[in-house]
Amino acid sequence: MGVTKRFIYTENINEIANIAKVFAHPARIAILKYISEQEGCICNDLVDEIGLSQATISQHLSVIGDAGLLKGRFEGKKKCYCLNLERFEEFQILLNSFFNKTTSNCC
Amino acid sequence: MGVTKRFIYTENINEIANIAKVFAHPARIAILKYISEQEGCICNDLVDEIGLSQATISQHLSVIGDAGLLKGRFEGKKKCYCLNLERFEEFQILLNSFFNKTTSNCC
DNA sequence: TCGTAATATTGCAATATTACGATAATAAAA
DNA sequence: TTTTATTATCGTAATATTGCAATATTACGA
Repeated sequence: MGVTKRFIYTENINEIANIAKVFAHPARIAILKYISEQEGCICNDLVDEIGLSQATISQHLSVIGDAGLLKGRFEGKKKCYCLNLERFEEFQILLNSFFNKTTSNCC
Repeated sequence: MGVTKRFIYTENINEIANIAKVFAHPARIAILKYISEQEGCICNDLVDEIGLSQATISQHLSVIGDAGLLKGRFEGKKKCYCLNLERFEEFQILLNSFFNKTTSNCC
């Protein structure tokens, strides 16, 4: 019990859910927002900016990254991140394709 | 430990996270998709359609409803649901306003 | 090489989510 | 009223998530 039954859904549905999970935590939205405002950033800034421990921020960054929403590269010791806008748009298009069909209401 | 520190984020950020949480489970996306295709539906249909127990479907419906994404009313014994498109668009606009600023990339 | 700065990983405690059987509540039909 | 159909709620087991301290890893500079 208690396990999400992914196998009963289509691939598209599972993918939307996976990306949405990234946005389902305020820390990750705050991180994305900050990065989007900087065009490039440094992870340690995020610790100061957001107010969670370095371990927690790093963990959130990897969740965001695993979903494909970040591009990042090392510049020496530091890691520079930016949004993967293509992936972000993909998500928006997927969402739209699901729910922008209905225009009329029943209630 | 283990509790999301909502108080360190802005209201907007917490709201996006709350709505995104609805989409963060494939069952809820499947439910929304099905409802959007029917323009109105009946909860028991969802049990057959999706393949989860009635209790679980009902629980998911209340999560979606609490986030304001559903309109529903009783028609006799049955409950008729439809999407609250206004709320859905609100979510999309919120998302866009956060991330559609950055056009250039750093990586 | 050694020390330091930056990031990642591990392990764990606290909490949240998911799923379902059992049961309650409600409204129509018999 | 009793039965039946439909939805909601409760209790609980299994699993997932969140957050952090401690530790590991990586890359640079002295």
